[in-house]
Amino acid sequence: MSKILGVDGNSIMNRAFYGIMGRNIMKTTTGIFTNAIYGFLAILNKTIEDFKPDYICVAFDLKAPTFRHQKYDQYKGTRKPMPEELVPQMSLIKDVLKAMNIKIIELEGYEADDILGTISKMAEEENDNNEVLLLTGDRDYFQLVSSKTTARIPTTKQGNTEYTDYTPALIEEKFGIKPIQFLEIKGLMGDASDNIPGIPGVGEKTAFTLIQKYENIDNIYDILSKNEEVEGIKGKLREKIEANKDLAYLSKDLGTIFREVPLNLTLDDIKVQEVNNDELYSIFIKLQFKNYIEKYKLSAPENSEKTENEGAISHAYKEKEFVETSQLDEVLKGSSIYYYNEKSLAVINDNKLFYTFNPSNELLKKYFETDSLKTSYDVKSTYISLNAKEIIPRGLDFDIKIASYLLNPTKNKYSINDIILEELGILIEETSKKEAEQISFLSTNNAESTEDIAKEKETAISYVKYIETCKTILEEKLKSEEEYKLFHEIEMPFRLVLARMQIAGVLVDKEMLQKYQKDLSQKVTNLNDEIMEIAGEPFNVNSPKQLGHILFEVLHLYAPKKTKSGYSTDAETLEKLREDHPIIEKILEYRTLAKLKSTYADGLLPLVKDDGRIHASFNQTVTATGRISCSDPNLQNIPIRTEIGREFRKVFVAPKGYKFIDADYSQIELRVLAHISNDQTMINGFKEGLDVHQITASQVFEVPLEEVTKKMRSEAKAVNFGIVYGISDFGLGANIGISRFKAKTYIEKYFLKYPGIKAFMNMAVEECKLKGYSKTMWGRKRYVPEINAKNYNIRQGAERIAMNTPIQGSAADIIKIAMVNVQKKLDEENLKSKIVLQVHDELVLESPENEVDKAKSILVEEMQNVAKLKVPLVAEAEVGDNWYEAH
DNA sequence: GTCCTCACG
DNA sequence: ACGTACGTGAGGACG
Repeated sequence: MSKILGVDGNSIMNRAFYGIMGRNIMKTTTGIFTNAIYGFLAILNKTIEDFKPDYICVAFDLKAPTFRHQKYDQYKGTRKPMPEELVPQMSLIKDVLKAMNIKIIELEGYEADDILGTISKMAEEENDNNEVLLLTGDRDYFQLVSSKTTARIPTTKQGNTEYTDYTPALIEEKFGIKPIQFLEIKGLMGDASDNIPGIPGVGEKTAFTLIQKYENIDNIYDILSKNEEVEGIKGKLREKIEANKDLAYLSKDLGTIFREVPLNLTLDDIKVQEVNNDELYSIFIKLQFKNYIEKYKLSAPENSEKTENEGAISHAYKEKEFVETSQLDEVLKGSSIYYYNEKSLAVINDNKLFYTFNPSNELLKKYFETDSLKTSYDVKSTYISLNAKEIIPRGLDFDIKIASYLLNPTKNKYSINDIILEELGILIEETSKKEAEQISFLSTNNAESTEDIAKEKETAISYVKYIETCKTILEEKLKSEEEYKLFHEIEMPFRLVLARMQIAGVLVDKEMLQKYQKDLSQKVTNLNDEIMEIAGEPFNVNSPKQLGHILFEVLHLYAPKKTKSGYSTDAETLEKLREDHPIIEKILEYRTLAKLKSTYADGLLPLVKDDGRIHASFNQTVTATGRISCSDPNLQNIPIRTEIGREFRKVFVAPKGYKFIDADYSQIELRVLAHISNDQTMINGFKEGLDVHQITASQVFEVPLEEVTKKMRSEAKAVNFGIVYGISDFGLGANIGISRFKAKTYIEKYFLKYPGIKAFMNMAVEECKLKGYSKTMWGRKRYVPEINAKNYNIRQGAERIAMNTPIQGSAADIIKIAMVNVQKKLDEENLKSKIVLQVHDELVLESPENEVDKAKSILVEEMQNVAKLKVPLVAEAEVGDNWYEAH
């Protein structure tokens, strides 16, 4: 028994092209489009992994003058041409397949489906136990499905590829007909994409109904000829069917896959073989498919020089010669590039190169404690690790990680190797985990062999050289994108503010936290017992699947909403069921407390370090809009909205003799919106210090200001939020629980009141469509390729992004500038106050009691004076012993 | 690894 | 006919 995999190359390339195209237009740094190739390989690999074929081939269409349906060419003639980004990828995928030693079959005059039809027939006849899998995006293949042949169709769902294997049983279940009957369907309804006419007036519905009832076209005409009255075929429909008999048979014929292609091969010719390492490596290098090199465990060809390989694809990188020196002094003047880790310091400056293994503290001091300008990768790490050695580096001027992020903030990784690949086209293989462990083991034992030292030196030197070239390129790009000022004056200084925040950390009352943990643990256990009791059987409340089963199948509650994989059990859904069953309230309470326990008690405790403080990571290269993010732990989502959760803020404390000063911006995003939209009504509202939500409510609900109720104000607040998010009637409706139609009238009235905002929204979208990116007030860019997507939903999503990014991003710019200025002022005044937390529109200082007044006014002043906008920027500060009190 | 849920601005 | 608010990170379940 053998397994045979046949792939429709054209069809899968098309699928892959559109699948990945919607999200990101993927290409190499040298400008080769690769999205379809990448996607094709992902689909192929997955299929090979779970089908494990013994034989494999990929068929491609090859039109020719002697097309088999030549006389009907008119019907095939008007297919859409291939998109221009896809054309060159077709020949590249063939190169990849050749390097993988996968047989490519193409034959003049035949399409891929004919070839695979022939292969499957061949395989079916060769051995009764053969299994054939045809991988395609095309439903035409259903006619080939049999007990031995399955058609696999990949579909994209929320960016993930899923596969459906069409067996005869599944086809019967889904369509109510046998696979071969798809030919009869073709005869009746034709196929618009292939220009097969079918009977005019007969569509999908009619065709399936008739074939389910009468099995085939022959029967239909037979019955029509014998009967006056035929069920399901009456009036106009009967006339059309009777008048187009020839067309029906022609269409069926046109739709039939030809399974007698003279291929001149046997199964042996398509036997699975090992890939050709050297060829595949070199083409993956060309395509910059780092992932696949790792996945296939390819290695650089032995006989070819590494540099030669790199040279072939590297357009930007020219290896420079440096004179090595053992004197640090020789690289100290002027600007330099460094590469630093615990074991190495490599510095280049002009044509000089300095390297030292295990740099001493004196040496590090000598290099880093000068004002000479320095470039590297991830200077925040440098700052933090040197700080542990009581060295305060200066002149950290250019960070290629930040530069790369600014140029494209939507990537999810900014590793040094990724940047080098992107900017220089040079692929550096990651050190495997084992190797990394080995290295760290060696370094802790301080017993490096000379080979290890030599290797370490070589690595550091090549990195420092790469960093230099990357810097030149990135600096140029930042300037031409008009982002250099933002980079140099905001992001780089901000980087060090973050480093210092992270070093400072925030003090936690560990005992109080442990007490919360214990209390919560007790309450969660009790609630769990009560829930089991009510349910009458044990289950895991944390499992949405099990919970759904209990609520909706055992207790038969009405299930208002579903997710992809079952019943929805989120708080919103449960809230609606609160009245229906006493278990609901318990579950909601359980959820709240279990969340607090797991995320905030259990989660935070192990991250309290020996100094009693949590030193979370504040990340500068994560968000698409320019905000920072926070992790390990995330201190930007500590509860506040409910009292029980808010209690947690009491564990974040100022040390004895210190206070927290907490300042937050009032309505920063709406103020930014007022400014950039130049909407006079909103500007005046803010200038006069009015309540914007109240004004909005008065307008939307058409009542005088003084008659605005609490509910009106809160709904109007939701509208204001919605506006910032890039409003849709559906979204607003869902949020405040009204119909989308009602929501629509709210929005219309809103825009009537604030015409400038409406104009801004339109402009934001138009400009993004035109330029391909959204921009903040300080020139931060976010590319939004989906803005021109054909898919309605993807495009709509992109439009919301285009509306939201300038607002959220400009607000992010503002607080970043504020933090840089606050830090600068604190330093200038020699204050001991430290910034310890940032939560998007909120800053927390830890301040010695005798500095509080001074620090507080610095904080508020610097926050408010970031920029002169058309509306005032307002920040309000409070002082307290812990975060709960201060905010 | 992905989904669901939920915490924040 | 379709399926939607913008931006994050973390924990637990499940395959």
